[in-house]
Amino acid sequence: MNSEKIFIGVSWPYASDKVHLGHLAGQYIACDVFARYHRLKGNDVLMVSGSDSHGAPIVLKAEERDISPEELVKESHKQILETYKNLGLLYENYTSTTTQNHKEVVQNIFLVLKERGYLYEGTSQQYYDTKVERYLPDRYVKGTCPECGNTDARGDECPECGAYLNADDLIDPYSTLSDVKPELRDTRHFYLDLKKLEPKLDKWMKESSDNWRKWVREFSKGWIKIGLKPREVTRDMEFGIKVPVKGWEDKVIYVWVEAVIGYLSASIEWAQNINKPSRWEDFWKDENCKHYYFIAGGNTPFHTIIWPAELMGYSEKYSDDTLWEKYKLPGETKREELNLPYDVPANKMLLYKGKKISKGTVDMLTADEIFEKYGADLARFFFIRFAPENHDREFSWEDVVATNNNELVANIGNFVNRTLTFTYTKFDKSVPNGSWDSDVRENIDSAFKEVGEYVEGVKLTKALQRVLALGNFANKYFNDRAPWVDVKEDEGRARDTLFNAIQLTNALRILLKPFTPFGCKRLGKLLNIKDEYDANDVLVEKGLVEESINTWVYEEIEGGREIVKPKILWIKIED
RNA sequence: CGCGGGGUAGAGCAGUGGCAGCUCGUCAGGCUCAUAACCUGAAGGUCGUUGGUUCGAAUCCAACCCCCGCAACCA
Repeated sequence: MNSEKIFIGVSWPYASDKVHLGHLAGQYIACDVFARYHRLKGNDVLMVSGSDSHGAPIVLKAEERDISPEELVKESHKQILETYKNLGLLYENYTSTTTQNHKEVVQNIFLVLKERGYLYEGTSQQYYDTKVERYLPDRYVKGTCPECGNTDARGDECPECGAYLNADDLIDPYSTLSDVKPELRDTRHFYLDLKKLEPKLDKWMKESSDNWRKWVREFSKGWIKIGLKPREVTRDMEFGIKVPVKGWEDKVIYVWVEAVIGYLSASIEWAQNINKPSRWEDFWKDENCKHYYFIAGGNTPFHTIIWPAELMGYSEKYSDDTLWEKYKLPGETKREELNLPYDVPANKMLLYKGKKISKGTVDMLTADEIFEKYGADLARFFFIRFAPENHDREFSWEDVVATNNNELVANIGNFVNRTLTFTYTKFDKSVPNGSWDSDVRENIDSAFKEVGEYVEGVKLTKALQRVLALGNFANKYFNDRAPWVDVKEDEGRARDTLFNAIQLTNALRILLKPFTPFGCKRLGKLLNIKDEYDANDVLVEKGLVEESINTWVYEEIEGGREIVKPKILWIKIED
């Protein structure tokens, strides 16, 4: 069995707001389809993510609600887990940035980067609110826009004229936290020296980005082309991971630098959870293990520039005896470098009424809402069918309904239903004995091959289209063979037709497993399939997949098998 | 001249040098096993604009127009 190792990192949802449709379209469904496919294939999959639980917005939101940030984060985390469970989103480990383990790994990496000279101290000026005694991120300073004179401009941009600003550009600045005029104060920070890592990043990107989506590749190369700048990696704040350096106790590590380290710390935590503390090394140090990062488009530079830079800098630990001894990660035994991203299949933006989903619209577009209204399978089907893989995509509820009725129901659901009903009523509730039609067999085989290739290339929209093409073929086959005529005049021919139609039904069931797992499970019951090995079920039940069995293959349904009274798999939405 | 993506039928999209395609919608027909579902056919496009390369361009090159995202503190 030539099982592959697949690592999947999924960008960490921020633990202050609900998961919304942009998130689903961007990454959370795509990663799950990809992971489910690889598990079915018998590959060794590690998919991790967690709640990103630090940063200024959380602190401020908690204050608004008069609870502690810890409480807010705990509540959000629970809510996210509930949403994921509803939608069938499975992880080997979904954790949070609040764990002790994460803190240790982050500080370990921070210190190694510092020792290798990739972090240096510098000073910058930042507004300070003397009333609430807090440094202010740019977006919490407002004032008059120097470009257009709008008196309500934010420190990062002017919503009126669209100018991108720095907080100290503002005329008559005031703090949004207390309305006082903030003071510009010197504050020292650590900077990640991206400039120093630029040649290495440049080389790596040139050599390994050929398989990336065009826009991700060009966008990332664009950053290098302009020239990388050192980046502040600390913040003046109390809630977060402390900078592990003497005299820096009042600063925390910048969330973005910290959260991406979660990919590694969550892998380490997973290894501990399964009582094999070194198991994470199989995924991080085996050069044949491919690393995929499923993210929303906006996070691209953090995954194609900053995270690889952190990894490159950190991997120098392995060629330095002192550092290797001093900074061992939990469970670490192999003195080998960490793997860099293999692919970063970021999606573009989901638009609502022509605009990016924003604070104003997000409340009407939560993941919970689509689940409650239409169920998990349709949500999953829709956001793969219309995933914004290469450009922005417009969202409308009408399209969700149309997709359900025209594709999920009319194409797949209807074919399954007509086949099962026919079998049940005309052939005494059991699969007729018959012989394969070579066209049917060929089409099934090529569907498995092609859908698999598309998924492996993270072309999920195309993969699903290929499944629909098989559904189309199946309906046409049924029509052309007209078994409802044969059943009266040539029963043998009708038996052959239904035998083949049952095989097509079962093929669709297996092919759709990564996409619409719930309906596929119901269909399995209708076909009276029992004890079928399914790695994704094993993960749900036991929390760990230990066997490696390739189930991405077609298994014939034998003649004579009794089936269950057919029920409709997916309901047509009226109105 | 900041970086990048996109512009193809009424809508949503595929198509990287060889007869312009797919899904939905519209219209006509067929079928009655099936969730008014399924199957067949038709109408519908100066492929953003202009110029160039080529026997041949949606595709390659140049210029321009329009839409979107990003612009290093939106996590």
